[in-house]
Amino acid sequence: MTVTLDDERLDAVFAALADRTRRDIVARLSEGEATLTELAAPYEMTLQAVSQHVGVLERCGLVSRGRHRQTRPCRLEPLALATAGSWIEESRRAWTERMDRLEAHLTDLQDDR
Amino acid sequence: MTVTLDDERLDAVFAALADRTRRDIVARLSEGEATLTELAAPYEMTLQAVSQHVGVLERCGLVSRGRHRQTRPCRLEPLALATAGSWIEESRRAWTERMDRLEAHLTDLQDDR
DNA sequence: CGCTTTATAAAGCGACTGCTTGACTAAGGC
DNA sequence: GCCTTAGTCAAGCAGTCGCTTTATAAAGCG
Repeated sequence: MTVTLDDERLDAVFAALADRTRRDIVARLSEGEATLTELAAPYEMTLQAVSQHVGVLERCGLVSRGRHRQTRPCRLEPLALATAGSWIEESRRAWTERMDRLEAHLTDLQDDR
Repeated sequence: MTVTLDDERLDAVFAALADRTRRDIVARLSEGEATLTELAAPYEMTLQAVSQHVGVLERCGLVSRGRHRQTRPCRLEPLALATAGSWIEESRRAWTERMDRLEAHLTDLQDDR
């Protein structure tokens, strides 16, 4: 279930998530598809700025877009999200396992006394 | 088990992870503590550059440092890692649940025919 | 005490970001 | 054929990032 990506892609995905407007867009897309104009509505910034944010999400694979009449609906791509999550979990797992071994070792030492 | 952080902190954590040198440092710290000089050894860049990377990791809470003789050993703080992971998992969960509901709905429609 | 080791502080530089404005394209509705 | 709707392209600008060089501090060793 672990998905591995090259460094370049991980760079891009984490960089994309390092902006609260883009995280907000991702969160909203996790509730369903939306057009650019719908996505832009809640923000004070221009439509162009939101379009650029969506562009960042698209380029790193977090979002894909279709075509429907004049609109280009955005949808979340959970695979890219999963790869970032997997990377984090892997580091956390290694750290936790090491701590568990350390604790077990200390308990052994205590038992020996 | 879900840890929530404010936007500002999430910005910082994801931005910190958006650099492969820093991800590399995190991965190595997940295998155990290390001093700055130890961390810097594998890279071609200067010690100062690595110190700045560690500073970024420290400021966003991913790393903490102690004191031992002249060294200031770095250790991973898995909580900050967990919060970033939780944010990702939450979005993925929402998307997956929505897809499951959608699929169930489509199956219902098919059964009705 | 000086000398080395370990680390931090500050300034500078090229590259990149987030956002704006202004101009443009493409699809539909009248 | 025009006008609106939905979106893109491109240039510009202030601010930040990654890294360097240079200088400095603080702890241990001879």
